[in-house]
Amino acid sequence: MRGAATARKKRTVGRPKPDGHLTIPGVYHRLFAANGHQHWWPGDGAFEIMVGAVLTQNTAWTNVEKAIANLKRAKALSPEAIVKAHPRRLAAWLRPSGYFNIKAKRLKAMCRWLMQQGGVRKLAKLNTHDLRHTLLNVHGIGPETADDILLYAFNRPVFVIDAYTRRIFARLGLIAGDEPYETLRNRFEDELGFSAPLFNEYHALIVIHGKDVCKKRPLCGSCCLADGCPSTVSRKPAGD
DNA sequence: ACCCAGGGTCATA
DNA sequence: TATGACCATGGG
Repeated sequence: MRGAATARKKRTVGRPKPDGHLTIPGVYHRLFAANGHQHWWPGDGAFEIMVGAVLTQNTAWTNVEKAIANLKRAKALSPEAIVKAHPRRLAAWLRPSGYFNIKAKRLKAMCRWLMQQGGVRKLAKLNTHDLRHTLLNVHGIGPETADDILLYAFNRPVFVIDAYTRRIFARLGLIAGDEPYETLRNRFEDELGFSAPLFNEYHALIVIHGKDVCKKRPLCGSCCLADGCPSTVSRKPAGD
């Protein structure tokens, strides 16, 4: 009895602190209360999640879905099929997800690596540190993509830092926003406590909130964090 | 017509 | 180590 049951209500269930500031755990509770379970990652099985993680790099998920549908229709959603596919042909399937030439190379590199390593089952035996290290050595897999894969395909307690995380928490005044990736990852993991189910849910909530509310141009009027956010813009009818 | 999207690599300085 | 160019489609 160490995991999930305990992780629920223990910590500073983080309302805004006396000074009106939110905390990293506090933001989670707000976002969860406002949005509920997100049941992530969209997609079936470890391999499809890994493919999605590469294809969604700097790309809207709706475009990724189309590319994955193309791969499925062509019966090409497997490491073997992708390794064997003609680069030109693979790129054509990936076209809707953008950067198709680059992503064709990256998917091939990932699938070659996957097969060399003996597949997902074999990789799942590695500890998180070693698995992360070997993932980062694959062409086209950087810190965020590696952590997406670790968290959502391998169920490891690794917190994913993405552009939404930086934007939201910078606006909240909880981070500067331009810290190195590892600095932010370590901070979130330390303040939240290592829990894969929590990290899974939290990152999903951050994405929804970043996409729908805390956009480039934020909709503070409908934000569940507005009362604790120093960047909140009050919509004023006239000038000011 | 423009801006944006769930990054990463590579070339410079 | 840090910044910039580049990759490319589809939706608002």
